[in-house]
Amino acid sequence: MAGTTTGPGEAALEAALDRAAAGCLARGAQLTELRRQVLKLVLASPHPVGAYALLDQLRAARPGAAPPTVYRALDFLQEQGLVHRVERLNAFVGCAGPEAHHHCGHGHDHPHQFLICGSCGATAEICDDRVAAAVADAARAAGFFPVRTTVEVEGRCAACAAMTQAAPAAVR
Amino acid sequence: MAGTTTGPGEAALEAALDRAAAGCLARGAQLTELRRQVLKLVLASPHPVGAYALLDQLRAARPGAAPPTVYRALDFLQEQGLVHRVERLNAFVGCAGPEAHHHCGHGHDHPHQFLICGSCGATAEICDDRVAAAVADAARAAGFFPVRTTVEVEGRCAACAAMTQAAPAAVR
DNA sequence: CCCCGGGATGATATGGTGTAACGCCGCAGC
DNA sequence: GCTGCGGCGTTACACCATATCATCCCGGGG
Repeated sequence: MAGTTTGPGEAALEAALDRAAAGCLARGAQLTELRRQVLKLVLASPHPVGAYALLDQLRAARPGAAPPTVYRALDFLQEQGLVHRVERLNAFVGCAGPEAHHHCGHGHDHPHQFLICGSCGATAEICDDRVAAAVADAARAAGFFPVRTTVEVEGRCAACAAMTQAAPAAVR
Repeated sequence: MAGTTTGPGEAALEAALDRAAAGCLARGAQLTELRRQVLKLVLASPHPVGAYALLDQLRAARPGAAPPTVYRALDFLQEQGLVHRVERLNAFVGCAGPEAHHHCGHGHDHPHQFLICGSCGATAEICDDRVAAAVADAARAAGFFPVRTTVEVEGRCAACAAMTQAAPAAVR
């Protein structure tokens, strides 16, 4: 990788935004300039990002931006499956690859799970059908009709776990 | 059930509180009067209840109560496995039956899942080992070391689903 | 007896998160 | 042109959570 660790390169980012815009159009929605700006900020962040952090960054381009500005954009992007909300963090992440999930046979409202490293804050999205099926089965067994499922696992990512082994004294 | 729909009867409530107090003592902790009052309010609520709603009720008994009062009590109760936090709602529920879960072989930090009815707000806790196992497996397969897992399913409870069928016009 | 340490609580202040409500503007369709 | 609608600006507010310092109580040691 030639870029930094702060996110994808500018070119890849714009390409992803163009793909997202095309996907929105295909669903009869429009990725306006504002929504595109917010999505770009979310995708550029290596970690989940809070709404007010987005707001601060957004004000560079739009001095008049206020909370509803960013929340409305985020609502739209969530409906389009372009970003997800991480409930445990009150924060938002770009969807790893909605198109890829379409290839797996899922719609834009695809099931997903988050792995949140409590040490470094990295958050990974996975898409495990066994988990989704187990949750849906358990819900239905209780007479419940599931609509949307949140699965968030807090723990240690491989890198942080390795560091913990190398210097256990720093953690205990 | 002979009681109302607003929660368990007073006698059953006090019995549960006594059991909780005994459990705390066994773990070397103390269910003080304040904590007992907060736990009673949580258990008496048929739905997840926000911290500030608890605070309002608590002020009937403790006029000087402030946010930290109730949050500290809630932190303690969560550590003891007597209440859970529902992330999607920023609210708290009493644990269905920590003792029952102990019988199932789980500690007081037992895995659990929530079924949240988006129509009536009812929230049920289930404890499905297949779900917990599937999530843990998926996380480990990604090189992740899980510590705590949140599973929350939003949908329709059986009662609300039946009502929706009976009067679909009211929903569309 | 006094002091001291720790846990629990009281009290104040502040920061972070999310939404309601109203109005304006631009555009498509009649 | 009027109207309806979606997107956005703007103000104000409600709700959620924590930091910080002070106080009280109680049991142990000197």
